Amino acid sequence: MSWRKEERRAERGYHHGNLKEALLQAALGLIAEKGAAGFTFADAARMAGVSAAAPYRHFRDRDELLSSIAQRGFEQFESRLTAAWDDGRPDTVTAFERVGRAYLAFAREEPAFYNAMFESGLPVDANAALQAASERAFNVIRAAAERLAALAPPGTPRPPAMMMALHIWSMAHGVASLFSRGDAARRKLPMSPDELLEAEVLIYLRGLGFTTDRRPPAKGAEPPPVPPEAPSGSSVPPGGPWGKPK
Amino acid sequence: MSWRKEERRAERGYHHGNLKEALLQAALGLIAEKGAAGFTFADAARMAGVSAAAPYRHFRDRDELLSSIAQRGFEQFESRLTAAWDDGRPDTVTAFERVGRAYLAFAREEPAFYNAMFESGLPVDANAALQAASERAFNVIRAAAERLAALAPPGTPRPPAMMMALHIWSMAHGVASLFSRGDAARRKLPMSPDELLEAEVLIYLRGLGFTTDRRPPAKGAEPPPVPPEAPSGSSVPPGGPWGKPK
DNA sequence: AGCTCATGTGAACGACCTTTACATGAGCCG
DNA sequence: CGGCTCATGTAAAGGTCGTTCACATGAGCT
Repeated sequence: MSWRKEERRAERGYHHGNLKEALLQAALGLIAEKGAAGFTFADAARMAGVSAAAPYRHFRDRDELLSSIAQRGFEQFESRLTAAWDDGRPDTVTAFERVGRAYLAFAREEPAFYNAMFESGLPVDANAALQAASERAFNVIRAAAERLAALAPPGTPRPPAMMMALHIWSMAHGVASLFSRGDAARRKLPMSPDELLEAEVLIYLRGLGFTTDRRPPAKGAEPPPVPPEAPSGSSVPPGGPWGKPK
Repeated sequence: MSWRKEERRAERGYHHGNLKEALLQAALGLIAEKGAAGFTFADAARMAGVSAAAPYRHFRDRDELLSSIAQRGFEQFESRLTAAWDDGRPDTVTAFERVGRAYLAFAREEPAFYNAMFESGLPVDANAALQAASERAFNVIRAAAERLAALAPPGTPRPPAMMMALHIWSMAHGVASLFSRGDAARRKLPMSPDELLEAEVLIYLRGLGFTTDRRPPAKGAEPPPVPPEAPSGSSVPPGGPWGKPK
């Protein structure tokens, strides 16, 4: 199966044609396998079928390749969070929790990106573009928090949206880092990371005075075009947000 | 200032006498400086004044040194959390929050340990002793959560202590990872990581039905030996747990 | 057809990790 | 005290990496 070097070269000619992209893909695979620490520039070059020096025509050094991947990761992250938020449809709380699940899903399904973004040890502010991409992703959470904060029950002081966003981010990140990745996922838990985060966010929102039970989907009925955002439910889901304690 | 090799050797003789400990200390310093990724076995050996092969008499390989440090870190972590918890004195909620602050303080003040424990990428379950030490540290949080859960207000379903512990752990870990370490700490925040976590935990506890304002310390009065644990305060601190929104 | 410049090669350097054969000397036993 | 032994150190060597440099190739423009 494995081509010898000459055959491979013969097949693609002296110039690769798309080496930059090939290197990014190779690195992504290697990071997924062995983590950002175990990934080597030389391996990526081998996998793309070029010499060890070739990558330097496309990346200043190994770190720049890594941070390119992190940046791409933040872009995909932002796009998934945005899709999950779906501009707050069908209602703010439901959409908000969907964002939380999307956070965990990303950590689970894109371990290579997540690793490069959060666990590779590269400084966020090394690259301006990287930092900007990271901020755009956070802004999705922040915008969602703004909408949520605007729904704060009357009579209570309105929580600062920025603080809410940071809180939610820290919860999602904490759960993802501790329980939803690689070996850490092997810790035995009484519930899935998704359930854990969902309960955590629900309890938190209740602590802010939100009524967090969503109305059951009306069968066959379309959701109203502009759902009346006044919380409609009564109080607490039976058994609390964590389900029935046995 | 820097001894030449022969002089150093002359001073300490052929045998170092305490190399294992010296290597651990050297590694700790190097990790604090350059992160677990940037730390090298050879550097630690140099710093201890021995050849590059000497460390292999005390550690199977570089990873074993790293995991020794992580293990030591978990032990110190446990001891600091235990001290902060102080068996729930003067009252459970106060002590609980002190544990949260201790978590952040550890991340801030012992970056080398924290790095080895949580950011070095070494699998937690590689080493049985390491895993055990990690679990002992978590058990401090868990025990505190048990006590807290026992105080759940009557009439509401009692939250599972294990879940509470996991929630608090994820919050502390999320805040520490995102905002309280190295470059990440440079993200501009509307409040300090400590305040952020404290508000987060308070809101969470309120969401569970706890009354989280502590009584003001009676001036000059000793705290009662066994504080009556029935929540004594009335409701919400003025302005909510996050202080006055401006 | 010929030029140019982006892109790839091979060789080389120094640093690191790790293994192997050998050196040293501290502690014990007679 | 003399000698043995074994834990602990050293030097040397092999393999991998990251990185640089002089040089080769050929795609695309003139």
